[in-house]
Amino acid sequence: MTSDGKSDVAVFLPRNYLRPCLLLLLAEGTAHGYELLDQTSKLGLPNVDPGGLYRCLRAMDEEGLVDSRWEPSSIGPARRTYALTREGRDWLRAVSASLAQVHGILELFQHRLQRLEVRDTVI
Amino acid sequence: MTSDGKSDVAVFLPRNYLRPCLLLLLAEGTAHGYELLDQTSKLGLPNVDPGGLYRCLRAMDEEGLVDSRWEPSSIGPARRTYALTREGRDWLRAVSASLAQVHGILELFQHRLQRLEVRDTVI
DNA sequence: GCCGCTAGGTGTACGGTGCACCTACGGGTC
DNA sequence: GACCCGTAGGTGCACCGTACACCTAGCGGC
Repeated sequence: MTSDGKSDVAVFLPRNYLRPCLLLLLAEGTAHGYELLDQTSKLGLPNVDPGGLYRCLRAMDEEGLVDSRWEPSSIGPARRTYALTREGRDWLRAVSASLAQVHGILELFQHRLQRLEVRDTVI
Repeated sequence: MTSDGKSDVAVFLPRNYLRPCLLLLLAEGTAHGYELLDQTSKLGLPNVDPGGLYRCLRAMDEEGLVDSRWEPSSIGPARRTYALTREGRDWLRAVSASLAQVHGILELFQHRLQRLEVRDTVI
């Protein structure tokens, strides 16, 4: 929650969520960093930090989860396009299982809270 | 994911998740720290760090989200029991809304991934 | 006296995150 | 040419949550 009273989703997003998001987007198709920066917002990640995104991509490259190659562009500077590796795909599947568990944990949280609200309004 | 290949839920738990969990548990009833340490595991938080838990409780105390008072114990050292304040209850409700959004975001993630898996197995 | 359980706490290092800032290419405008 | 804007990638750094180690103290039992 921010000072202006708006509840802020970003505060409670999963830790390290950028990584799985990028892998998912790359699983849907190869892309370069600047492009991914756009697409992450459609996955629920508001205003992703470019620095963090590029760092994340490079880390995954070094770990072999993605492949990268430079490609020239006629309308601007060269871009580095990333593609998911087999290892990255395996990693994504494993992570998906963890995220599913987190999903369940959040469900439990809401359930427990809702049970309280009902009790409080009934009494 | 850990080195032994086990997918690790804790890595992808929401950021700052301890706070909402403690508030929820205190909404269900007053408790002291050592007791909360036990109950958090039933909310999906595996092996919570005692140090972090006590620090979190104290921070929420200073922010007025919880009240605390020392109570002597006949079977051991004195304990500090915590109770949710009205402000804490409001905060919990606001946070719940954010967590619900995160829940939805995770659902979208699984949906997008599943659509990929289907496409890949069909082709 | 010593151990184990209960209960609360400190110190500290690591890593993810956010913010500011920088380089470089191409195109349009003055 | 000088300038700005959009595209594209990147570094530096400070903050803070988290994890791990470690400490104090009360009580009961051997």
